[in-house]
Amino acid sequence: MSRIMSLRHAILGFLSTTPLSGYDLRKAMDASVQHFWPADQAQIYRTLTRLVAEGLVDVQEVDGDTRQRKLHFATAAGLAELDDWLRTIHPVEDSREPFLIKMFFGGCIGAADVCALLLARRGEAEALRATFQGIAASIPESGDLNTVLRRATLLSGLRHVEAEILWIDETLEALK
Amino acid sequence: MSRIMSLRHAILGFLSTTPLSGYDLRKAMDASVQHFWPADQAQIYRTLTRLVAEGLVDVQEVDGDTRQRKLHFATAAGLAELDDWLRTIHPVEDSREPFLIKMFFGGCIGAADVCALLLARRGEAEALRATFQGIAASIPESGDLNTVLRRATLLSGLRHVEAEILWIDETLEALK
DNA sequence: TTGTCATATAGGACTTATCCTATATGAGCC
DNA sequence: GGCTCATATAGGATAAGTCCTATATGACAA
Repeated sequence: MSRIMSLRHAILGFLSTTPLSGYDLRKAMDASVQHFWPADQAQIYRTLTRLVAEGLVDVQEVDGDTRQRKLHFATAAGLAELDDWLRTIHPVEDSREPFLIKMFFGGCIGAADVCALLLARRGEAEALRATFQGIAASIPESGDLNTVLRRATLLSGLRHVEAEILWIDETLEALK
Repeated sequence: MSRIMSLRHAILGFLSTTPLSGYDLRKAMDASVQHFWPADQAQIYRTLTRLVAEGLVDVQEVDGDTRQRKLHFATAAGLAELDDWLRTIHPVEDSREPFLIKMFFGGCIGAADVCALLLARRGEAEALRATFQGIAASIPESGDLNTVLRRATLLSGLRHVEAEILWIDETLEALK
């Protein structure tokens, strides 16, 4: 899919501030970037292994007080790679929207059934909007750069669901 | 990636009205659904082969007046599969946004460089908006169901780039 | 003590898609 | 006659991710 391999860089991003285990990483990602980069657990471990093989990440096996785990650190090369990737201006990647395929061929099932699809999607979008609004409300509107950026990534999701809801209503109107 | 295998159904959708060759299909997709489902040529042929193996599509080798080509038809089973898929309400699939990963870790490169990324993206988004506006202007606002739906898929793209531009401006403002 | 939950890691099989390459022919041009 | 372009099909290698499964331990409760 993505020629861009962002999981690598997301991992490097997390490891740039704190050493983490694969398990920690998964939790951290689920708690922060999940809405724009859902991460598969197996994929995290595989990518981590690969990053180590490439010398961008170092491992340190810790079997101290708790059970055995592998702490991962970004190396200097890893930090350089992250910095480089962050500064590079990549072209907008094209997205795949299965729902629009359905819309496009909606003529096969008729306007009424298309409206049903739109209404179902509207419900999901509203739920998502509420979730985003809730999280956004918990992040201060201004503050340090990281806070502003964290809030911005959330607002991106929010603005897009809002647009989606408006589009659904507009389309529903056009179908009447 | 997509557990949803929409290319199969996009192909069935096209074949539901006209028999097409792989080449025709590619052209048809590039001219219509490309902005929400860019199709790889090799992938079209592979999917076509598979659909034939599954009995959802029939082939007929034509080597008449022009060079040899393979015309593909949707079978009754294919049409049933399409109809079923179109009517099924699938949950909203989660999207991956590499750009938001960059935003999230923008603290590593500083506000000024983050703004540069945002401005570059804004330029691309504006170009895309102009493209969508141009195409949308060429489709009548009302008409038969297919026209309305065709326009709706385009407007979806338009509404989302519009939202993206607004979000970029909002974020640029927050970064000042 | 037995069971189950959270922690912790990872391999295997598979899917979808991308990129590159190979092949072949008809049409039009210079 | 040779050039390139559009038509037309398709394999090979590789990437990225998903789903399922296996393993093992510490903690806590019934």
